[in-house]
Amino acid sequence: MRYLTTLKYIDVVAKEGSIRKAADRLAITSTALNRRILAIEDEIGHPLFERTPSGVRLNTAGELFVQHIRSQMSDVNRVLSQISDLSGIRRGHVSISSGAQTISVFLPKEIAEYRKKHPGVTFEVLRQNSQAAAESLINHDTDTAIIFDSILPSDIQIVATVTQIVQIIMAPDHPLANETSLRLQDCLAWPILMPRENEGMRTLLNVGQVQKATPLQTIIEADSFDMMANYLIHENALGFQIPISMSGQGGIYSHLKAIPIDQRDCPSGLLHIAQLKGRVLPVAAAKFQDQLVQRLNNTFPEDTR
Amino acid sequence: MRYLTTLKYIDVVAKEGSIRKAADRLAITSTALNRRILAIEDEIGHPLFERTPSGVRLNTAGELFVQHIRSQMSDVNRVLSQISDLSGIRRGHVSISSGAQTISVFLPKEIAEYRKKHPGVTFEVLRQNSQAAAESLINHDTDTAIIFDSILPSDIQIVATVTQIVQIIMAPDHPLANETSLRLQDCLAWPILMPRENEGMRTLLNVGQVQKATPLQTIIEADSFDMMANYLIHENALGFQIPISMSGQGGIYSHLKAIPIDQRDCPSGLLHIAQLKGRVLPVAAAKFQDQLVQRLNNTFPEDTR
DNA sequence: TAATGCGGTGCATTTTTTGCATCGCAGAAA
DNA sequence: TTTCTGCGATGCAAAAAATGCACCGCATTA
Repeated sequence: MRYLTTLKYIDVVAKEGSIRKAADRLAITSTALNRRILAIEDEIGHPLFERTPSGVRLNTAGELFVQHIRSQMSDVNRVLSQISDLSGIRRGHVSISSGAQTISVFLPKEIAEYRKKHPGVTFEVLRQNSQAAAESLINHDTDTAIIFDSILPSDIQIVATVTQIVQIIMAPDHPLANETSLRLQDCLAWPILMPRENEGMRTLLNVGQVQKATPLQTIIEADSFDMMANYLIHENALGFQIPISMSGQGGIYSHLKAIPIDQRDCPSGLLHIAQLKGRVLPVAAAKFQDQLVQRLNNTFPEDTR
Repeated sequence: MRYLTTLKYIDVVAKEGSIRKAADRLAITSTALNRRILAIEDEIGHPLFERTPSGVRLNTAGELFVQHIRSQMSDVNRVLSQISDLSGIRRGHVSISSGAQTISVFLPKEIAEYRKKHPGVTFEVLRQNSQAAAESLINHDTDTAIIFDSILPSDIQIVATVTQIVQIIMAPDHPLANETSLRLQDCLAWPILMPRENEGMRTLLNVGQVQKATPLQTIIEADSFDMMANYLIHENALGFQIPISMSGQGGIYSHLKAIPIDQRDCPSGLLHIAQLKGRVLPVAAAKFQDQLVQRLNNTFPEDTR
């Protein structure tokens, strides 16, 4: 869209923090870019950027304007793909923020299923913690987000929620493998693989650990659940996981045993589907989000709150 | 805003229904305009207009796109005036759709009060029936609307509502002027000034007239309440009015007597403040709307539903 | 103190937009 | 029927705008 170029340029400059760098990325000269910015600032009658010796930074007006730009650009995309729909071909692009819990098994399955119905739709998947996910939604970088157990800013709208109990996972020949429920005390004797601090599940586990003063022997902290799962094959350790992460047939998780933690030791968490409040999603994104919501509600129907 | 010119052009073409006429209005040649349109259609990859021998007409894609354009343009204005605010001067523009009931006395008072606080804000007031008002909101032609007793389309959001009883107005020396409540039967002997069909109040009056088979002698049908009020000075006739129309000190209404109609003969109506659903109003419009809502709720506190 | 990297500016060049003249086409009028 | 009018589209030259190059002044840094 030609008429959006200036806006696009401003957005890039804001992100790069420097006109020259932005010009480089946009494959034009810095002077051309500089002049476009001066021109639009002149038109608006108010500067958008603060000039510093090391580059430029958005001022308040700029923040407002860039926010507007982003929402406009994503709205244009929505309208364009809606127009494309009219020609019969369902095209589109869906951009998703996902936590580590769902990105590995759950999402690929859902995306594959969706693309079976609409092969013209492309996807972009970002693995982000909840904070980054919220930010991406606000910047219009992503359309929808899957976020585990986090308090979200008020401009994020929660579209659906299911509860997820925390389970302990282990090799199938592990001595604890035949229990139906485990308490944290039972785990003291075993090496522990612990999710990293900024993952939602860690917060849940901390509750139990702190309350009960249960000093688990954490041998690895990682932000990849797959890595931890794979490790369990090699050492008789214990890891943690929520049901949705294991819902696939095949893959590493089908070779592991999962046993719920007693509710007294670790509360269940909430898995949210979220989007930016007030935003009209592109058709493709909206439909995909619908599919996610339905799938969650069907797979984990216990939560009707 | 230079980068919006093409969009603006498309909007005008859509409204004029002809490239040449639009070009004329925009003070450019038809060929330049024509080429801009061809160019953007090419960029979108889909025509926006249907070419007819007598001009052009939006097709479905065009409808979508123009809708987007309008929302985009009004959002730009909102952001720009927000940016102006940063410089200290509160400027802005508020565009209002109003029914005939409120435009004459109520609105001028409110606007004057608002402008006392914010002299930089300009106003535009359109007198429209409820249908036209809803349309104006949808097209982003107006920011807020005051609508009396009408069912509104679902993309209009009602911000506030108060009830308004229908009153019979007459000269102060009219034989009925000392009653405290009137039934429609009491009016049979007198000439009647009746609001026109597409005014909300007429619907309310019809209820009573039809139900009770009360054949009022309508001598004048008009869509100007002021005209009817002024007429009452010259002939001993009866007219209708709602309280908000008479709330001013001074003016013709202070010389008239108003007596409520018995609720059995004519239900009370609802006066709504409304805006386009999902739209973020410019600061000035939002503040003015707030003022209207507060004023209504304070002046007619009975309605708390 | 020299060097680096930043945003801003004058000027020639390239690209885009505009206006003019004109075409082909389809209803309206004769 | 034919003529006429008004419509959108197009080729081409002129005007306007955007771009790239060389370079400035300035502040930070090595």
